Amino acid sequence: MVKQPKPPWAGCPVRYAAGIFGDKWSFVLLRDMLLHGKRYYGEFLASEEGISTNILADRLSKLELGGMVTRHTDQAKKSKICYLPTPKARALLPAFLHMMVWSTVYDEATEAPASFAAAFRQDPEATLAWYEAEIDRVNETVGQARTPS
Amino acid sequence: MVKQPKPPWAGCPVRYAAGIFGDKWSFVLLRDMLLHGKRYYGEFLASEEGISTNILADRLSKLELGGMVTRHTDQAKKSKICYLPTPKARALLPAFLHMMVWSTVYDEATEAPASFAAAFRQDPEATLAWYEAEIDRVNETVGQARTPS
DNA sequence: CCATTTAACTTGCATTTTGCAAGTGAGTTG
DNA sequence: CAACTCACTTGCAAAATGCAAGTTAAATGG
Repeated sequence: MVKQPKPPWAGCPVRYAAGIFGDKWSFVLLRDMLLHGKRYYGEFLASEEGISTNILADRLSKLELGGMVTRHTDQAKKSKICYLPTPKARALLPAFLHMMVWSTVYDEATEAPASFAAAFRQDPEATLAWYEAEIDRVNETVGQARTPS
Repeated sequence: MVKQPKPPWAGCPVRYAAGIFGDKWSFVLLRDMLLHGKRYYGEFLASEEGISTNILADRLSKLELGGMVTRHTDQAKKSKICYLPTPKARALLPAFLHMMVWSTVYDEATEAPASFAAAFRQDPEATLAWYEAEIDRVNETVGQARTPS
């Protein structure tokens, strides 16, 4: 074994990151999970960007292979599948938040409220903690069987 | 004018970022410019990832359209074209550095020295300043006409 | 000078990926 | 138990990518 014919996109930190979420749909799915509290196939499908079903299935399985999500059958409704972000995915939050601040500066059509960038600049740790807590909150919501209505 | 048929990938901060550098080759080109001091077509082409010439030309023009690079003819050799990162591209450095630290944690085949993540964690501002200074240094090198040998 | 080389692309074409629409099949609900 | 929800899969046309081979303009060497 002298050399791998197709080396995985690893080694270089930027290349590794690009290999795992370096395409627009993976970006959007990570956003939906980390920032918008989405956990289900149907929720991802409903995002305004309009991902198609085959691409969604493909990206979810790639994110799973990359250790970014785990698949669970929903407790309350066993036909639903719950996608939970792993610690590895959550650890991307600081990079994402910096990237979002960057976008609010350079996208003249940004829809992000100015308060976001202001809050992050004033206290990045607190902003990060807020998003982390949100993720935990959502995870608990989907984790426990919901009371039947 | 009720609605744009093909709205640009703007508005949402994550979507905006994905629209500008949300593909693996743009990632790699930004790395080469911001972190490896590359400024010329031939240098980008020589990166170990092996980008092909048509894709390289395409991505460079998209990065230019996105305001990430400016094209200049080299002073010392007018057949060479120098691609300089704009302030907008440089402003991505904090996000990139966080992303790189993330990769060093989760890529078990990482080639980044442990000293990088250690230095960044101990003093992020100083690490950022070091990379900024490097970019300035390279820019000055290519900016001034080199003395003929 | 003028042939050769360097540098930055462009073009053509085969392969791969994407996007869209229409299934499918395992639960769940009334 | 029929209709429905949910999470996919399949087929196919269109777009993006990868590879090899030009092309053009400017240096360089003899």
